Order: sequence, then C-alpha cells, then structure tokens
Amino acid sequence: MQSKTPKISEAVVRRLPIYLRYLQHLFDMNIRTVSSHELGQKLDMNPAQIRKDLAYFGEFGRKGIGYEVIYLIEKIKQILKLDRTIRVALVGAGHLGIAISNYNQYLKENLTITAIFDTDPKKVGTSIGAMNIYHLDELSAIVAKQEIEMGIITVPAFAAQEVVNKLVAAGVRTILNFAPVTLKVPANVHLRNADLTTELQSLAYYL
Amino acid sequence: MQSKTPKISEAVVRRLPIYLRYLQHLFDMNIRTVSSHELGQKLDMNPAQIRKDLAYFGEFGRKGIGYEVIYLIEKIKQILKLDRTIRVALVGAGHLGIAISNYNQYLKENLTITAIFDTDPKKVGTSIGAMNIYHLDELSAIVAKQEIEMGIITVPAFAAQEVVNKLVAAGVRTILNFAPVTLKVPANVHLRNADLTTELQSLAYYL
DNA sequence: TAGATTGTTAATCGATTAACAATC
DNA sequence: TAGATTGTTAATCGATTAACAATC
Repeated sequence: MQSKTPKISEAVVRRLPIYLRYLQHLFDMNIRTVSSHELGQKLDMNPAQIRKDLAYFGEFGRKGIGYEVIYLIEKIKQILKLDRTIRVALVGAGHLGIAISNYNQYLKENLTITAIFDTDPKKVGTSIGAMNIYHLDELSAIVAKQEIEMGIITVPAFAAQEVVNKLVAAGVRTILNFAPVTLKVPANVHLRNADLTTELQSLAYYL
Repeated sequence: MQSKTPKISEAVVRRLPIYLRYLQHLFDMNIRTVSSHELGQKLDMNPAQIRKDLAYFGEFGRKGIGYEVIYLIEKIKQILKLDRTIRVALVGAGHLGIAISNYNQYLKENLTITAIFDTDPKKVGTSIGAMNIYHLDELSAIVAKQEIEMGIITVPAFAAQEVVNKLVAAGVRTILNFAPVTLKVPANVHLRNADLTTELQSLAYYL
C-alpha cells in the first residue's frame, strides 16, 4: 500500500479516521455500499476530496457503484496501521491523564495504553484499571519490555520537555502532547499538540 | 481592530494563542522585546509568517527593534477577546468532563467554566469545585442567566448531537466537541472538534 | 442500454515563504 | 550612520475543487 504513495499530507491522514468512524457506523446499520457523494453529505466534505484522499492509497471503489463499506473499513485500518496492536505509554497521572486512561479502556481499534508513568510516590505502584503506574525513571525499561510505540504527555507544562526527551530517548517516535507548551523534538519524531488551552483561546476569537 | 481585517483564516487565529503563550513566558522572564526571528526559532515557525499573522490586526512592532512583549500580549488578548470574562458551559460530567473542569480552575485568561450539565440523577445537584452540576433540562435557563457564550461537549458520541442542538437552541454559538462523532450545526455556529480518538488513530499512520 | 460513480487531470483557491523598501 | 527588523508585496508552494473520460 504505502509502496506507491507519493507524499501524503497530514491533512489527508487526519481525515482517514473520520471516514473510518462513519463507515463503521454504516456497517453497524447494515449498509453495505456508500458513494463519495453520500459520505460527503454526512461528513460535510467535498466528494472529490474524499475520492482523492482514498485514491492516494489505492483503487478501493467501483465506478458506477461506490465503495463497499466492509472492504473500505479494512483498507483504512491497514493504512492507519490499526490492523495490529499498538501499545501506548501515558505520562502524567493527573486528572487529564486518568481521564484518558479510563477512556482508553473503552477504545477499540487496537490502540491500547499499557503503562502509565508519574513521579508522585503516592501514585507510583498503584494502578488504573489494568494499567500500572510506574515511576518515570522506569520509562525506558518498560517501553522496551512492553514494546511501546506511542506516547501521550499529560504532565504540567514545566515538566513536558523533560518527559518528551525521555520518551524520545526510550525510542518512542510518535507522541501526542497535551501540555500547553511548544516542545522541541528531533526531526524523525512525530509530535502532535492537542492542547485544550490554545484550542479554547482560539475559539474565543469567534465569539 | 477587527474593523480593517479582511478575511482571517482559521490557521492564523489558531497560531495567536501560541504566540501569546510564549510572550507570557518571555514576560515572566523579564524580557521586554522580541523579534519575529527569535519567536520563529523558539516556536518552530517562519518569521515572515509571524509578522504577517500579526500584521492582519495592526502594526504592533517597530522596525529595527522588534515587538514590545507587554504591548503585544495586550494586543493579542484583545484580538482573541481574552480581555474580558468569557463564561463556558461544560456538558457531560464523565471522566473527561471532570478532568477538564478541574483543569479549568487553574486556567487563566478570563475563560471560565461556570456550569456543568449532565442527566445522571446521581451527579445532578452535586458540584466540582465552585461549579454546580445541573440537569441538562436546565441548560437554556442557566445559559441565559449566567450569560454563557461557549460550550464544551464531553458526552458519549450517541448523545452529542442532541446536546449540541440544545446548546445552539440556548444561543451558544461557539462550541468545542470532544465526542467522537461528526455533528451538524447551523452555519452561524462555530464548532471545533477535539476528539482524542481520531487524533490517536491518525498518529498511528506515522509509526 | 442509460444512469451512476469512480479515479484522475486540470483549474482554482488559499496559505506559506521570500524579498525588500521603509525606518527605527 | 550602519545594522536590524518590520510591514507588505510578489513568488512559490500546496491543498481543494471541478470536470470528465472510463466503466460498472
């Protein structure tokens, strides 16, 4: 699949989970086939954009018919690497970290938080659901042992750069940061910011 | 300020809080002046982009000198309407909702959650910090009474469309949605999605 | 067959970056 | 003054949308 991909923009990649989500909804409703036009209406997107996005990865539809729902779900899962288990470390067992950890237990799609890290002695050694809370000093060892590939940062802003450094040193190359600070990472690390504060502040503009 | 703005893209607006955050950091460190070049280095952005973004709203810098930190902070706050109190309603007192509500108590910048809504009789009537939890049926009345202008949705996906309908009916025009579903809103409502699931799923692509 | 819809090329639109005169 | 840096125009780059031949 990835073999014949030219350069896929992040905008395209970020739309794929939205397609996937709606396709799964269609599947649950026993709808077997869908056109880019129908998808576009439901998802508020241009049908040409949907076709173009999918066409980057292969020919998944049938002219005159549309896309077979179950087949397209399979394909998008493959593209997003959601066809295998991906283990995730979460660093920072505060309110937000705990909320995400709990949320994780309901998540499907093979993305699973397997270890939580903190530095608070009162939290280290306890657990949230099936997830143990380890000391941050154990990060590197646990990441290696559990074959963790992704990291989520939910520590306060002042601690975030140190945490991301440790994740990178431990070999984690894909990181979602909730701390309200701009972090520096090497070019081969994929860092995404998902900071609530900046989100709300930018929304205020539209009041 | 807004008077002479042509059309400001969302990309520009979303960068303003990032500038603001770093400027406040500079202020805390007693740095009085900064150039677009320095900002660009620290924030991993192109200096021309920073100058252009700011120039949409006025002439805030001085040629040969740069930008006065304290003045630019004031200006960005004005642009983002963070120079007055903005009251926010949060709907859905689950793990994520509670985490955000707690987080809110540490938030500055005049953005403040003043009411929480849920339908669970066990939660309604209790409170989180200074925020009371009301029944969803009271939404419209409380929004009017407290002059709430913004909404945050942290209910499960199946309930989100109904909640956003009620927020819109109550007059809320700016909404941040954490539920993993595409919502329909009238054109005059500004809805932003901040869904953790799609964020993580799209990141998996880069593994 | 006729109608529908894809995959893809071309056209358009918009956002980012470079360049530089103005000027502190 | 000389060096630095803005504000802004022009150039470039990239993403979205329209159009349509291919074909189910």
